[in-house]
Amino acid sequence: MQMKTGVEQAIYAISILEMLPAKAVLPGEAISSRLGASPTYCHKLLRKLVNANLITSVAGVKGGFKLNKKADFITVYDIYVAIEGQQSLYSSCGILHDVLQLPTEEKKCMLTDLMLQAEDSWKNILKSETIASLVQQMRTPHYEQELQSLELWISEKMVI
Amino acid sequence: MQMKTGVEQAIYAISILEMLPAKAVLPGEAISSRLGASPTYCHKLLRKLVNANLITSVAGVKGGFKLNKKADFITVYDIYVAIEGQQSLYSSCGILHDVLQLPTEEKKCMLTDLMLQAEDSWKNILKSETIASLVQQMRTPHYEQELQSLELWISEKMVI
DNA sequence: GTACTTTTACTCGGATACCGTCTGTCCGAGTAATTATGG
DNA sequence: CCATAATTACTCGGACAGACGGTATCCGAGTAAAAGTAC
Repeated sequence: MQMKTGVEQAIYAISILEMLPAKAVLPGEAISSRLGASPTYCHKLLRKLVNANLITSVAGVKGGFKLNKKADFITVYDIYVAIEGQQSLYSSCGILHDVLQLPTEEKKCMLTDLMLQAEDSWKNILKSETIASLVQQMRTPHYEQELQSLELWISEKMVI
Repeated sequence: MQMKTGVEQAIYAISILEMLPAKAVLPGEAISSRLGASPTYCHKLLRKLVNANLITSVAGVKGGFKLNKKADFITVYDIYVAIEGQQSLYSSCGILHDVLQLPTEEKKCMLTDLMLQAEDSWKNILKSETIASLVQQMRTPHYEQELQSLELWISEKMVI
């Protein structure tokens, strides 16, 4: 039970897109190389983000990806759901049914309520952080130099 | 990212042991059959619970398993850790390092704090529920009949 | 110079292979109660 | 009748096979800008 690495990749990919000037797009190849991730798999993740309407893609020459929403409206939870899906962290396999030998229609589980409660609590924290606040958090004097070189790199790789 | 089914099995296994009279033990074979789980795999889970000092095992003829602690002191979280281990739900794979091209020693991740916070919140809910309260929750008039037959079954299968 | 075609460089989406982890099985070893054996 | 040995029925713990999901790769199709071509 561990979060997939794809979620982290997706979050940083979107963070990079947040730094992109409006109307500009960034090719998928550039994104994956900057993340140090496998190009094709990163591509697949980006497509999931497109399907979730978090980013948009422009096809053809001078194509690439860009944000579809303001970064203030994209939460870490949105990205998590886009990559991992919206299934619960816990789903009962109906053991209580066997233990108590209940009639077939009854499907209660003592744990479901508790687990759902815990999950909601977890999700709420993830919903509280947006990409905008995440990037803002990165903008400290300590990373000033690195961010400048990142933005320079973006301006080189972006199109239109 | 989903909780393993083994955790649910382990929780109900311990719940059954909670109903066991003091000094009596229940053979692993009986437990697995009541859970409707594979005998050998269930056995493996029970051993994990033994290693976590939640239950104890008695070897030899008339052997079996029983609780090692009062059910009030066993939380759902304890069982989760015993089965899944105490690793975090999230561990950074160091992408920020690549994105910002940081010097080798620096290992910061923007997400770690947030994820740890969310995880703590999740864990706290799991820690708030004990096996005792879980079983108590089951003791409603609605399940009276089933619980009686379960206790009858326990008294048949237990030894000493 | 305009309209059309070709080229180019991207994304899209499916098929597929790889690999680690969870699930499940098997077997030999250890242990303790019971039973059998010998004096 | 008592002491010792064999049997029995469990747990212990490791090795290993299978299933599944996440990771990663490849390829053909679609698309749009740019370049080339024809008139």
